[in-house]
Amino acid sequence: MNDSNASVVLPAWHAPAILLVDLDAFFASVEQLDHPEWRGKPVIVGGDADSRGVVATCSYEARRFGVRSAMPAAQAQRLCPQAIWTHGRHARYSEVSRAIMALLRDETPLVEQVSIDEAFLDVSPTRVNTEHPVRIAQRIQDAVDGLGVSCSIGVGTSKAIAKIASDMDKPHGLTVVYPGSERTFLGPLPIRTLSGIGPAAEKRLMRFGIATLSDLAEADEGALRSVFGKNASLMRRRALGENDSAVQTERATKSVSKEMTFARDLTTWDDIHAALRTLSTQVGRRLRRAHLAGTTVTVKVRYGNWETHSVQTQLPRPTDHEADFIEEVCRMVRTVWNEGVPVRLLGVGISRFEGAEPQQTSLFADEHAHQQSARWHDLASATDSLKDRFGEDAVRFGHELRSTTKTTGTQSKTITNSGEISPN
DNA sequence: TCTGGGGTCCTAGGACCC
DNA sequence: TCTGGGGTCCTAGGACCC
Repeated sequence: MNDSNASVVLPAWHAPAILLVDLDAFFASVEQLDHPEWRGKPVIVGGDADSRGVVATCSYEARRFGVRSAMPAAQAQRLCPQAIWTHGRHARYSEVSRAIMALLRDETPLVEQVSIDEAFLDVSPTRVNTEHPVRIAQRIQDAVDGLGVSCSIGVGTSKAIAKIASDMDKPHGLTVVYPGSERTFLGPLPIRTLSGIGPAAEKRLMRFGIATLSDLAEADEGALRSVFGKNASLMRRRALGENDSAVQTERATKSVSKEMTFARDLTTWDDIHAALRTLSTQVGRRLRRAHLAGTTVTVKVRYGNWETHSVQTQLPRPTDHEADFIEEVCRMVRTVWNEGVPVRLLGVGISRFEGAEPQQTSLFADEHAHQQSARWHDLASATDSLKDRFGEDAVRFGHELRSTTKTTGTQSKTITNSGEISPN
C-alpha cells in the first residue's frame, strides 16, 4: 500500500479520490527549518512549565522520549530534559502554512483546509483531469519538501479513509487505500482511529462490545443511536468506508474568542476585571480584523479546582467593539464568581454573526450615542493599526496598564478615552 | 503529572407560543 | 377549568478536533 516510486505502474483508479495532507510536527519543523542548528535534535514548541504550559508540538526526536502534544510542560521536561524549548511564533507558522495551502490550490480548487497544518483535497479523476491521484500526492509531497518541511498523505475514496491512512505512516508517509479495499483496510482497526470517536465515545462503545470498525459497521442501530445521537448512521457509513461528506472549500466563522490561563490563580475582583478588559479588547480587535459583528456574548470561568462555568447573553444589536460588551462580560462573571474564589482561567467570546459587516448605529438613536459610538470606532481603528505596526504592547489604554506585566518603554504610548495619544 | 487555546457540533431542559 | 402536544428558541455543558 505504500508507494513512493514514480516509475511504478499504478492500478487504475475509477472512483472518488480524496487526499489528506498532514504537515509533520509542523511548528517544530518550521523551527528546525529556521534554526539549522536545531535539526536532528529534540525540539519542543510550547508554554513554560512554571506557567501551566503544555506542549503544542514537538519534533520526532523529542517524541522518541515519550513527549506528546498537549502534554503538561512539566512532564515533558522530565521526560526530555535536554530538549530545546521555544515559544510558538504563530505568525511565522501561518506564513509557511499559507505558502503550502497555495501550492495545494495549484493542484485543485477543491481544497478543504481543516487547520493550520491539515487539508483535504478532492482529486477525483474526471474526463478533463485523468491524472492518477497517487501521482498528484507524490508531486505534492515533493513540493512540500521543497519548502523545507514535510508532510504525510493518505489517499482513499472518502475523507474518513484518507484521514486514517495519513496517520498510518508518519513522518513523510504516503499511504494509499485503493477502491475496493476499503472494508479490508478499515475492518480490523480500533474504533478510536475514526475521527469523531474520542475517549468518551470509545468507552461507551466498548460497553456494547464494539471494539473495531467492523464491529461498528455491524452494530445494532439502537446502540449507535445512544452513543452518536443524530450522527449514528453517518458514523456507520464512515466505518463501512462509504462516502461520508464532500470536500468543503469554504466555511464561515461562527465564533471568535480569547481565553487565558493564569500562571497563578486570580482571587480579587480588581485582577479579574483587568483580565476581562484585556480579553474583551483582544476579541474586539479580532472581530474588526475579520469584519465580523455578533450578538451573543459568552464568558467562561474555570476555578482553581478545574470546575468550569459558562454564561451567555444576547446583545441588542451586532457589534465588533468591546465597548458594547465589556459591561455585560463583567456582569456575567459576577453572576458565577464568588468573592475570593481562585480563578484559573477566563474566556470571552462573541458569536452569532448575521451580516458580515457591523451594523450602523440606528438613525433613530439619539445623537449623543451616535457620536460616542462613531468616536469609539475611529479610536478602535487607530489603535488597531498602531498595534499592527508596532506590536501588541505599542498602545495601551489607561485601564490596561494596571494588568500589564511588561511595557517596552520606548515605543509605549497611552491613548486616553477622548482619543488623544501621548507618550508614556 | 497536573492538565493551552481556538474552534465546531450536539444534547437536554426550560421558556414560550399556538 | 383543566388538559395535550408540537415547534422553536435559548442556555449550559460537554465531546471532540488540531
